[in-house]
Amino acid sequence: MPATMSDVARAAGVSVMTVSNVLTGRKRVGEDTRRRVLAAVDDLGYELNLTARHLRAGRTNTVALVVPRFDHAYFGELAARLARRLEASGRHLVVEQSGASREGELKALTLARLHLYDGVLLSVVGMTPDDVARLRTTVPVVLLGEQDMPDRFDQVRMDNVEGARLATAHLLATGSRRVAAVGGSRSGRGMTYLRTLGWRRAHEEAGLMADDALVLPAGQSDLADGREAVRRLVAAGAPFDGVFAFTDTLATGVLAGLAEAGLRVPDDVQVVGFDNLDASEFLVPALTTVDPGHDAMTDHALRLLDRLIERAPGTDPGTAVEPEHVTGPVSLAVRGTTRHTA
Amino acid sequence: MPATMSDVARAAGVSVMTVSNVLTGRKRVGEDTRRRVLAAVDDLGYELNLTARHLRAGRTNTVALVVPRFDHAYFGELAARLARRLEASGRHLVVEQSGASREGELKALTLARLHLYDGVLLSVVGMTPDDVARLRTTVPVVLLGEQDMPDRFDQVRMDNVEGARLATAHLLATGSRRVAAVGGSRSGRGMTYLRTLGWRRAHEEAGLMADDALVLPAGQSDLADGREAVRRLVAAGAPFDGVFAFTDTLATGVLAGLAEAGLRVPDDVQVVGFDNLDASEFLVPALTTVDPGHDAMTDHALRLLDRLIERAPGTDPGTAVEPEHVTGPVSLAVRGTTRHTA
DNA sequence: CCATCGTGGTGTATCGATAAACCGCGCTGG
DNA sequence: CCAGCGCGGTTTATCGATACACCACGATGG
Repeated sequence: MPATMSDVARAAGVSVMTVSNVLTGRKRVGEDTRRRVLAAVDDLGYELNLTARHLRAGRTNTVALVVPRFDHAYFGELAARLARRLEASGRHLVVEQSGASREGELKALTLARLHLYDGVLLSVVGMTPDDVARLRTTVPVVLLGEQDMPDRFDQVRMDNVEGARLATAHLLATGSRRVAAVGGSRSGRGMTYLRTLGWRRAHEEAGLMADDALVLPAGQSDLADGREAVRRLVAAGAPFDGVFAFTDTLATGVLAGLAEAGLRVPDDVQVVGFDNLDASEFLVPALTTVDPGHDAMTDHALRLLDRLIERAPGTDPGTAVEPEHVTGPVSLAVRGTTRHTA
Repeated sequence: MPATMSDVARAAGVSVMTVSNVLTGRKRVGEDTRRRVLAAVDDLGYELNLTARHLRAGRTNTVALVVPRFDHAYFGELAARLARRLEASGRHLVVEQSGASREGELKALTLARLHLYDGVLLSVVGMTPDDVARLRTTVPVVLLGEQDMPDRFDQVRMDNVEGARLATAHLLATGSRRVAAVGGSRSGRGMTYLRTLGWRRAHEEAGLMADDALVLPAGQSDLADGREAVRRLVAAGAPFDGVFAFTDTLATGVLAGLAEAGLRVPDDVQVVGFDNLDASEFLVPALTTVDPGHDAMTDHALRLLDRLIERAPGTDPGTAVEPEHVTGPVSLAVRGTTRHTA
C-alpha cells in the first residue's frame, strides 16, 4: 500500500494541492509549510504516481522506440543514440519489442500502448504500407521504416538502394566479378528487396550481368544465416569472389562461413556489410560496410517527432503539419574485408 | 482530441460501463448491443486509454528491465530472452536505460516505479549495496546485479569468481603461462573485482604466480578498450601468451588488437571471453567463453519476480516472502581461440 | 403461487494528481 | 477611506476506465 498524496497531506496538515505544489514547484509555498510537507514525504516514503499525473496532464515526457527485436545490435545502438539525445532535453526513452512480425507491430500500435507515451518511434519491418495506412492513431508517430510508407506519416529512411549500390560498386571496382547478395530477395518491397535492387543496379552500371543464383535469402537468425549462405554457395560449387551482406550481422556470419571453408578475406573473397555497427570495425579483418548516417537519421527522427508533439495540444486538423519523408545520406566505410585496388 | 469511451457510449446509445464490458469481455453483453458498440468503436477510431485503466486497475501487465546501456549485446540478448518468457504469460517487457551510473539507476528505478510497472528487473552496476539498502520501494524488484546486494532484495547473480576461475584454469591447462586479465581491477566489489579474483585463484590452484602487471582495466567502450589493452601490452614489451577478457565484447576488441599486432590466435596467444554472446561463436576464430547459464538466470529472475507480484495485492508485511539470492551455474564453451592441449 | 435466479443492462464512486477558480488577510496608493 | 493586489493557501472539477451495487424482467422450481 504505497503512500498517496493525500496521506502526505494529512500527515503534514495541509491540502493535497499544496503537496502537489511543493513537489512540482509550480506555485509559491511558504517555507514553513514546505518543510513540513517534505518531512512528511520523506517520512512516508511517498513517491509521485506518474500514471495519475499522466492521466491528468496528458504528458509523460517519455518517448517509446518500438523495434523488431531487442537482440539486434543495430537497434541497440539506435536506442542508445536516441536515449542520449532525449536525455539532453529532459526526456526519457523506453524500448519495446514488436517481434518483427506484422501482428507484433500492429499489436504494439493498436494496443493503445502508445497512449502511454508522448511519442513513438516505430521501426517498421513486417508491416506493409497498407497496414500503416490503416492505422488510426492520434499519437505522434514517426516511422523508421525501410520501405516507403504512406504519406500520412513522417518517415525517416536509409537510402537502401544507394547504399547497396555503393557497396556492390566497390566490390566490382576492386576486382570482384561474382558478388553474392546475402540476405537478398527478388520480390516484395521491403529492405531486402531494395538492397537487392541496388546490388543489381551496380552491376548494370558496370556493364555486368547480375546472377540471380547468387541472391541468398536470410531468415530469423542473421549470424547463422550468413554462415549458412556461404556453406550453400560452397556446396553448390558456385564460383563467387565477393559478398555483399545486407547487414553487418549477416556479414559476421559470412566471415565465419568463409573461414570455415578455408577462403581468405579479402584475397579469395571480398566482403561488404551494411549498418556500420560499432563492432564491425573490430572484426578480423575489419569489415567494410555501408554507413547509413546514424546521427543524421537520429536528428531527423527526433526533429519530426518533436514537431508532432509540439503540435499535439492544439491538434487542429486544419493546421496539420505536412508529413515529411527524409532519407539519410549513405557512405562507405572502407576497411579490411575489401582490397584497395583491383 | 482522441475519442473517449463515453463518446463511444453516446454513439452506441449505451452506458460507458457497457462499452467497457464489451471491450474487456468481463461481463456478458447481448449480441445486438455488442455489435452496436463495436461499430461505434470502429467508427470513431476509438482506442483504449491504458493510462486510465492502469490508474484504476493498479496493474499494467508490464515488466520493466533496467539495463546500464542499450547498446551492449549482453543486455539485448537478456531482454530478448525475458521478453519471450513474459510474452508467453501474456505480459510485456519494456527496457529502460540507466546509463551505468549510480544516479541513473536510482533515477530509472524511481521512474520505473512511477510508471506503475508490475515489477522491475534491475541490472545493478553503479549502485552500491548501501544505495540499495536505502531503497524504499513497494514495487516488486529483482536485482540482476553482479555483486552481492543486501538481503532485503531478491537477487540473481552470475558466479563471477567461478566463471573467471574456469576460464583462466583452461588457459593455464592448455599451456598459457602469462595470462592477462583484460577488464580487471584490483579493488572494489563489482564484477571486475570478482572476475579478477577468479583469475587469481586459478593461478593459485595451478601453483603459479599471477602477475598484477597483467591486470588491465577497461573503460566505457569495451571494443576499443580490448584493442587498446593489447596495444599497451605489446608496447610495454610485457610477454603474454593468454588473455582472459572479462566480457565477450572486450574479447572482440582483444582479437582485433592481436590481429593488428600480428599475433596468431590461438597459436601465439589464447583468448577466453565471458558471456557467451550469440556473436561469439561466429568470430574468427570462434571465441572460447564462459557461459553464464542464461536460461537458468532468466528462469530464476522471473520466478522471483512473479513471486513478489503475486504477493503484492495482500502486501502483508507479516507474510513477507524470504528474499532469495540465487547464482547461476557457469560452464565453459570451448572453441577456436584456445587450444585443446598444452 | 411465490421465492429465487439469470440475463442484460445502468448509476455511482473511485483510482491519484492537477488546473483553475476562489478566499481571507494585510498592505498600498490615489 | 476604499479599490486593488500579492501571498499562501483551500475547494472543486476533471482526466478515462472500471469495480461494485443495483435494477427490471422473465424463467424456473418446489
